[in-house]
Amino acid sequence: MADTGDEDCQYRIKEGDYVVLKRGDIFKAVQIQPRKKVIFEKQWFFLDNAVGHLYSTTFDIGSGGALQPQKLKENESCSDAKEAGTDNRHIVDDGKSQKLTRDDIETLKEQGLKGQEIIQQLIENSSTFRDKTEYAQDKYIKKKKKKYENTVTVLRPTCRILAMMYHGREPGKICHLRYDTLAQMLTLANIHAGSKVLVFETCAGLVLGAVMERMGGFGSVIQMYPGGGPVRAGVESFGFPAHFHDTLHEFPICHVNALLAGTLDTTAKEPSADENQSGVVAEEEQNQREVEPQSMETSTADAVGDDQEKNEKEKRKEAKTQVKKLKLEEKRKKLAAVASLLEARNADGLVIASRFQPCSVLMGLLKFLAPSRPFVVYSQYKEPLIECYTKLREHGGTVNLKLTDSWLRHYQVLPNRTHPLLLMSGGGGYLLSGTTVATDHQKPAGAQRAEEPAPKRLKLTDTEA
Amino acid sequence: MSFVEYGDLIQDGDIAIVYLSHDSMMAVKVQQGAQTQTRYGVIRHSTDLIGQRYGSKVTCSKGGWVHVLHPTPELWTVCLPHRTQILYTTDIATITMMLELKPGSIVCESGTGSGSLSHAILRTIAPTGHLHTVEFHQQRAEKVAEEFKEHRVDHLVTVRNQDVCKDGFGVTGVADAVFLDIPKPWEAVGHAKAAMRKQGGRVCSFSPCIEQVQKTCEALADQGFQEISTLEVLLRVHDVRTVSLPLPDFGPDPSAPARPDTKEQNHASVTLKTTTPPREMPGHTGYLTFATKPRL
RNA sequence: GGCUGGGUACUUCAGAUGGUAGAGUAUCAAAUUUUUAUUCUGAGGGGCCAGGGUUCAAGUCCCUGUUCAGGUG
Repeated sequence: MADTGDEDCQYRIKEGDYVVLKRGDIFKAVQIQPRKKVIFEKQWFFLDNAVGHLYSTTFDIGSGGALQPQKLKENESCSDAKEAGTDNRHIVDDGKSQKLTRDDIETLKEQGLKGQEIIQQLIENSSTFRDKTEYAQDKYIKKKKKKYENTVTVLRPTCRILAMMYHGREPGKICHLRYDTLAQMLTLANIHAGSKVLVFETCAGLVLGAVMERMGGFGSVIQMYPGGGPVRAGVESFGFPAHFHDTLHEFPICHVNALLAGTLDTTAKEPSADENQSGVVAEEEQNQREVEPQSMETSTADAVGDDQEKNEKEKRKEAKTQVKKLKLEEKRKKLAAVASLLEARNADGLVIASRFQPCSVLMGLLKFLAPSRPFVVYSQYKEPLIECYTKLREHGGTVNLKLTDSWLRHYQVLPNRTHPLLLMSGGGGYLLSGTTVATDHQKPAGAQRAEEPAPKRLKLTDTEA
Repeated sequence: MSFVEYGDLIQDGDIAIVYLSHDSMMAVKVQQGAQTQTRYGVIRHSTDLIGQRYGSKVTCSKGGWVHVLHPTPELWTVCLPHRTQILYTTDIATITMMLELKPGSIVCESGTGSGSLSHAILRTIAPTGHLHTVEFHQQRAEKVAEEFKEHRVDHLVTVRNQDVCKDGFGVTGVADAVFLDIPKPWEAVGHAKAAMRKQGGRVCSFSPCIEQVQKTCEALADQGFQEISTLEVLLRVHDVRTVSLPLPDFGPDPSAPARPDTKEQNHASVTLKTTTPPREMPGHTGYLTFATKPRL
């Protein structure tokens, strides 16, 4: 018993966990924090009561925003001999079939009636319900349940759930990357434990997190990022254990050219101009620190408030620059470590999904891959990928190029009522995938280029001869 | 004006289509003295519509303008008042071709619903064909009959208020084609066969659910129909748009000749024209099941 | 009074003619210098006002209330 309890432990909701709330097809990612008011689907509540329960538990939202685990309903819809019509030929849409007014319904709600009870009231006061067909009655109840049942399910975050959440909630933030397309990417790029994968994305960290989930904390992920720093808000939501983050590295793309050219300077002792300057700064700071107490004394002696303020300002400034310096140093060390990871040019996979024109990104980052390794590029539009395809064919060094998009369709499956739901085609973005191959270094670049169309030319000469 | 023949000028009593934008238009009954409000201002029928050519640009009270179009079944489909779910032009186009409709065809239809398909059928079979349409809901049957009259196609159509599964189409041995849009089409297959000419013809059944299709196909086969085939047509509409993609900054490239304009490149972006399909297409409408009644 | 068109992000908006998953303000973060702040870059934040009725077992459906705008008498 105790053992099973321990086993269960990892499936239980804990304070501080990142979780996903679900109601119907709507998701929202939140962190469990004590007494934190959560607003979801225009309802507010507290997640405190969820702590200790198993993941995937559904809760009723009580008054005061307290959650109550939903009791398992046994024989929910007691199958009384139901009264139902055979068709709708005698139903007239005159808007008079519901006897309850809006005020009546509001009153029922205020009286604290449960969703199920309100629905029962609506049915009992409908003059047409019993004449509807069995299927129409089902649909009516389903619609009302959606409106009146105040429940929320707490889920453990996964790539599947977060991808669906982002697509529904903030598609712009993930460049409209649809979940079926993300699934293709992870498989096409052969993401698995123990590999070294390059990721360039502007999808809020969703793609990065998805890759990390598939690596299970083994191997290394290098995030190539544009601008001032990597964006990882989405990675947080995955709630990975701490050791996963040890496998995550970052490298700013603004240094890619330098790294490729071998001119990236990551050593601290190099007497480059930059280092000299920072050295000077350090010395000055030391001097200032020595002077500080004196200036403090003088200012108090003079009893000039302005001076005091000035001093404090300076103090803060210094502290700031000091912190900054430490940060810079740390950054430099990290950069050096990642640069050496990249310089080996033996990465196992490359995943690109961004709002940028992907062509130069792809051509640049492919150089860090070992031969015979998969890569995949996502773009919201197909034109940039056509350009990538063309460039790669000209350039050589890749095979098995495929430009794809996928369509996605959900289905309603009910007895005698099975049919497709919405079709999502287009708008989910496009993929270009392929595999790197060794380039022939003995031949000059020009000769390589000429090599690609060679088979065709050969054919032509053959026929001519 | 009639739905089966163009007229040049807008006349009192016509149905005109006021085109406000590509996704918003309204059908208006033209009446001497009447006026119509739009978001661009008011349209006065006597001065703005009557006597104008169809296709004219009409200036509204507030300086805005709209186009006034001659009705067609396709325009009617997008602005008719719904009493039921309706068939849209993509399905209608498929049905018209696969039922082999043409001027002179005799067609049986049930249920009539809001008459979206009926108008398209009438346009195709005019001036010598006939549509027998059956609707079991009395108010719906009456309403659509009124519309046929207003649209001046009532001479081409007979509306019957009865249950096609029980009582059939009210005619036998005359139809070149039969169309079923009812919950239990398999119960009407016998009547469909009876309504058709002995020389044979085509039948179509529209159903949202696959189980309905299975039962219908079985019934069609039992009744000796041939070439039984079910299909679905999906339309993708594309928006043409100009988008711009930023170019990434890889830093100065030592291997490339130094350029003075590297800073400009940092903020550079490329613009391109592309098509963006809507991310969600209209939901599933239904499966179209076709079959041929062989010549006896 | 009758008519027409709107209500989604914490908040405020989104085209007089093919731009409603797009933004601004505010917030937060990085960079910068001019430091109780400035400038600039980026990020987080979205399920569509409320209620009812209807369509086949698919809404590109309808009505009422509320609120805002236009326009008409």
